[in-house]
Amino acid sequence: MLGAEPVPANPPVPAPAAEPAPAVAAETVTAAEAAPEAPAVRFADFGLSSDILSALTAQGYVHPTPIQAQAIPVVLQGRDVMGAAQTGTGKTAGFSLPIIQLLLAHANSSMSPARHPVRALILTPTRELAVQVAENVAAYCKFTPLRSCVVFGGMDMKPQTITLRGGVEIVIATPGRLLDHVEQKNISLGQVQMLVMDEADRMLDMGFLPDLQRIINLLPKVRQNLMFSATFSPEIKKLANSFLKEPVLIEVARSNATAERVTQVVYKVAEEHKRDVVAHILRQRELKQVIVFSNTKIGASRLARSLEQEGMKATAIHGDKTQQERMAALESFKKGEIDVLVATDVAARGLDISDLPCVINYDLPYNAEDYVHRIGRTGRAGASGDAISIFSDKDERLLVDIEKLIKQTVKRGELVGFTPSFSRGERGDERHGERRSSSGPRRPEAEARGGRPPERGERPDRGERPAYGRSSGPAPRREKVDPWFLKPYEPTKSTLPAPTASMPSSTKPKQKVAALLGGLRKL
DNA sequence: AAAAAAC
Repeated sequence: MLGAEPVPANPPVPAPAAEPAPAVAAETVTAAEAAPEAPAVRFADFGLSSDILSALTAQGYVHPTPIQAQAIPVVLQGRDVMGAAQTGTGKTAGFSLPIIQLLLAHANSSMSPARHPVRALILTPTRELAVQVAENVAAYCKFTPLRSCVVFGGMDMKPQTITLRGGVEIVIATPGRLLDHVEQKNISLGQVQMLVMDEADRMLDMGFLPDLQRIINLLPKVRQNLMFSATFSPEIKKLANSFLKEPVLIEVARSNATAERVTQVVYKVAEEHKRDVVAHILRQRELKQVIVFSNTKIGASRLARSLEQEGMKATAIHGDKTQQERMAALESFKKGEIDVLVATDVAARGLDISDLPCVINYDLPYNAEDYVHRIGRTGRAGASGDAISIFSDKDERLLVDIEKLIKQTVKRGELVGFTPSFSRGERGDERHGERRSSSGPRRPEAEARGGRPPERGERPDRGERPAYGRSSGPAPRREKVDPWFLKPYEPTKSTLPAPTASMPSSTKPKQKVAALLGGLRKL
């Protein structure tokens, strides 16, 4: 689409005053939106069908979120949209409500043998997100004659095949499985009028570009495209440029920003103590409904297992689990049967687990943007939240990257009786030993062992703690102590620097939008 | 350096 000229969003209706604007939002919204007297918009104002409104009423929704207030009228006009919004902003309803409305308003354009040809296609990067979007869409379609279904990998093809062959207007899918169904002629995409690419940045990260390209080649040339992304990388701009036609840009809150009400703290801990530190924090704060993020699948499984061994209700979710296990884990976490969900970044984005009081990073993410996504699981919908991260020496640089990205310094929690610079490297062993015996707290259990590290299965103190995880071969030289001398965690909200304070003007949201527009024009 | 996604 050469010459695509994006148009800045100019919402016909002011943003609802009910949603308190974050401190920095004044930078991103127009004067009209920021006006304190702006009347609250209602879903009923959009001219949506009564069947849709009934579904919204049934769910207790009256007022749209800012992104819904902006996106719904624009999508109803049939425009392409480039949306910058993270999950938790009401994005899903923002695109699915007007899509449903358009499908209802326009009769089937074909004499397709299936009386219900696929007319709207929603693509998501992860299976769980697909399920979640599908649940929302189904709820909004409840009182309409429209049919929807979700297809994704890891599950038996058959039930999906039967549903697809029965005819559905709206399909929510992960790309790989969708193409599988296309090849097996279970679905035809020749009647698709609307395409949604949800979490487009994530899809690119995951290498879905070729699949996206293949899918788009199967669609009619004339169609409406909606693309949502949390970030504005050059790749995303390129994607927007090639797939969108004169897109309206909708931006809600700034990307790369940490949630306003999230209190962040980091603890520096020796690598081998991280597991005990997590257990300690969980127990000390009697935390329930916490997601603990691990960088690796193995790490997530091990951590979940050792937390279980400590008597906590914990379970892991990651890509090596079967789809059934993944869904069961999520389900029991949402139902409250599980207190701690130990997850890889499969859960960092998209999952709508609302009102989490706390998120813990067992590892700092390698990708600084994932930090924002992870801690975005808490402090949502006006609630406050805590984001606790632990990291070791070797990950110091990751913290630097993160702080650079979020443009604030994260508060360092203090470890009492713990030498923060403790390292096992070089002459660290002797130095560490000396230092601890002279200035550190006494460790009766270690002394009783003659200083040797605890064996597997050995309970170092009063039998309350289990051993470290399985480790074969000679016992590694680890010093097991300090977590029990962690200073009790104290919330430190008031001492956190205001997010705006150090934000250079060059990265202010408005200019970022301008940069995007410029980038799009050029391409 | 790792995660996710089709079989």
